[in-house]
Amino acid sequence: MPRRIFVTTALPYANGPFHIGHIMEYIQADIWVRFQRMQGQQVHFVCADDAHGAPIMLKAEAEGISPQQLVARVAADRPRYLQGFHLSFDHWHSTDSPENTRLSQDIYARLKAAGLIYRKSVEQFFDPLKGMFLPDRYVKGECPNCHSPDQYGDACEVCGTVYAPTDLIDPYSALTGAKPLLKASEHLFFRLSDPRCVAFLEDWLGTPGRLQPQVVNKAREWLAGSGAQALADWDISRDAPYFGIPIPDAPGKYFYVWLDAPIGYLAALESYFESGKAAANGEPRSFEQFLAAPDTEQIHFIGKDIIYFHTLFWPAMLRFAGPPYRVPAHVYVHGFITVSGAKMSKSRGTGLSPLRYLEIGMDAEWLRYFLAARLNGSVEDLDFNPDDFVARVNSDLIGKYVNIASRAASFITRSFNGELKFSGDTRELVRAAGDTAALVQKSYENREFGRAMRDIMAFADRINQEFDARKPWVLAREQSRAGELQDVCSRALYGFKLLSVLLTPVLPAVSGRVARGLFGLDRGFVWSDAQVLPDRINPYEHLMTRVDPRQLDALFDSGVPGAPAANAAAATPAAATAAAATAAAASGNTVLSIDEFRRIELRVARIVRAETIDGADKLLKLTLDLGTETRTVFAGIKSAYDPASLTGRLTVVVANLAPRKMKFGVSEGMVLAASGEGQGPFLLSADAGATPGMRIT
RNA sequence: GGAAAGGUAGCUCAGCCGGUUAGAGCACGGCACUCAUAAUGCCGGGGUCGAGGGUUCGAGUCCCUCCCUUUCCA
Repeated sequence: MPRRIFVTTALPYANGPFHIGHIMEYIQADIWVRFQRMQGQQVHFVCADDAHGAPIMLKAEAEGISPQQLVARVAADRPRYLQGFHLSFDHWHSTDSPENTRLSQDIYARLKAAGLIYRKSVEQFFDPLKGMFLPDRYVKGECPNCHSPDQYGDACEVCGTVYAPTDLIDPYSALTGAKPLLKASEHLFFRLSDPRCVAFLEDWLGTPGRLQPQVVNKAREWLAGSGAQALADWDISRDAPYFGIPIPDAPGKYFYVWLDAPIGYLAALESYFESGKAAANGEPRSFEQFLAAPDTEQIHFIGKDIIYFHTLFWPAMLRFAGPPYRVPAHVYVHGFITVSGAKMSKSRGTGLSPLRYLEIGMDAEWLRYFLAARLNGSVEDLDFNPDDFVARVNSDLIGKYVNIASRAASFITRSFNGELKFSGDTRELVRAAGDTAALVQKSYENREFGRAMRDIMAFADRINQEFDARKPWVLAREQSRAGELQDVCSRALYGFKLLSVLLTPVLPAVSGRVARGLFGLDRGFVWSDAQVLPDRINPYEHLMTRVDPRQLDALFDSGVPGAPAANAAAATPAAATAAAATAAAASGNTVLSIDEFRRIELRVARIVRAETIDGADKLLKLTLDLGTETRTVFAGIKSAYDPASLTGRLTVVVANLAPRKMKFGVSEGMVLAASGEGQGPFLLSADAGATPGMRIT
């Protein structure tokens, strides 16, 4: 009887493209899911875009489109990533869907019937110009602790103090700059502090094997908190205008996005069932039957930043909503990914753009393997180090693993017409393979992928050692020892088959080529193939290429489509080193392809206005006419130019540079100027006849 | 401020309930080999296991203090 597993990854917020953190989580879950499927377990792997909330509403408004349009645009981009990284989701949905509306309203009604919902008046900042209540992040002001200006309403980025928006000195609305008013409004609350919830959560958290110990500790801390740290009830409503799901019995109020986001897991599952894909995947029951069945395992993969929601609110909501809803069997938490030791954040992005990774032709399976080698079952962070990436992939995957097939297959093809033959008793061989498979199986199950990869590579080492010891290239010279040669190579190729089976969850594409191409199967590998001796092979075809370190330079290049936020992080060490590396490469012999050059959008611009800025020694504020639009650009040319002399002249601007927030405002491009040692800058200009907006090619 | 995780060779990490001379991969040096899209094998250098104290016959492994890093605080 196979396990019936419903797996999700955290829902990505639909206001932008995936970053490397998303991809890491999906790869982790995908490896686990593929491993389960290979064992014959029934897995339903779904996810969805988290579409609601004020940030999306406001972003859409700023772009002059509806939130639905914004979400649809982001969603349209998802498949490139999902397919590109071999992520085998069975279904991808959205929280802005009829299923989610129905489920959210249903769960709310049940919680209300259980006496866990109440109303309370809340005083909150209100933007009088915009006519809306302001989320904490949209109130800014001076930090009450260190007096840094322009800090967000929840915490100070300079000194780290956490506070309420009302603690800010001289608060203002980040939307309009208006002084916000304190205004009262009735909000709906979920009574998490109810003794029933607390008792249930104690029990749920304490179930052995359900959660990682560190996660239980963290959740218990919140649960057992007293005084200022006491477990608080949860404010689940927001007032209009809000992009979300309306609360049925509270006109003008919507569910807070974090209420309907996890319910989106179920909405995605329901949509998956409705689409018929579940049935195609071997599940004949209805969505509700499946959900309610006691043997259904509901498993969530999440990052450590959202433990609170997934280990307290979410199980409590499900438990007290009652059947068919069931509590999660496991919530598996992973840490963050850093790039060259620099932390990344959702708002700033990171130096490593997944889309860029794919666009420059890097192999998705390199990244899958690298991450697998680093991932374990704990919540520790993991670092993406370019040098290590190259070493790991080239040494393990190419040098050890792929090389086995490459070196052994040629003998078999040349001398034995593809036929494998083992001398002597093969039971010991198969048994040893079974032992290794069992070891690796346990590690995969526990998400100890790093350990699994170590054990797999240790096995690869043994194959290479044995191959070396028996010197098949010497045997090949002696006709009389053909049997021995065939045995050596057959054993190596069986070992290669075993390795391929064990690596299938991590390297699905390579594994597929090995199964179908080399071993001539009409299907991909399943786990039990580990203990089946192959009897023949097809001629070896190249399976995987090495990483060229120069690709890493290209990866960390800036000005990347698909990573609009990344450039803003230029102040971080990672970006700085990457930029330095790029600069170093540029001054060397690095050659730019024409495609790479075309990515840089150079245009002619007319300087409409040039102004000095109070407090800036080097910068001038330029207002540029680009033909179809006007832009503000800050240029460090004050030392060489009098603002008045610039007005009206033509120059060249990098038009697709990511906007960069500077001390004096946002710079929307870069004007080009030459400079040498102690000389310059000298602004570039265009000859007569050029007009603003012309593209430079 | 409160809390959590972690500090082991140049790098990335293994070291379970304390037990012989602290391990692996990568990198580095040397040798061997030539079957493999320069891939492999063997040998070697290199660590007072963050610091100090304690428990113990014995501690990287347990306890205390301190230092450092990272993260979380709805």
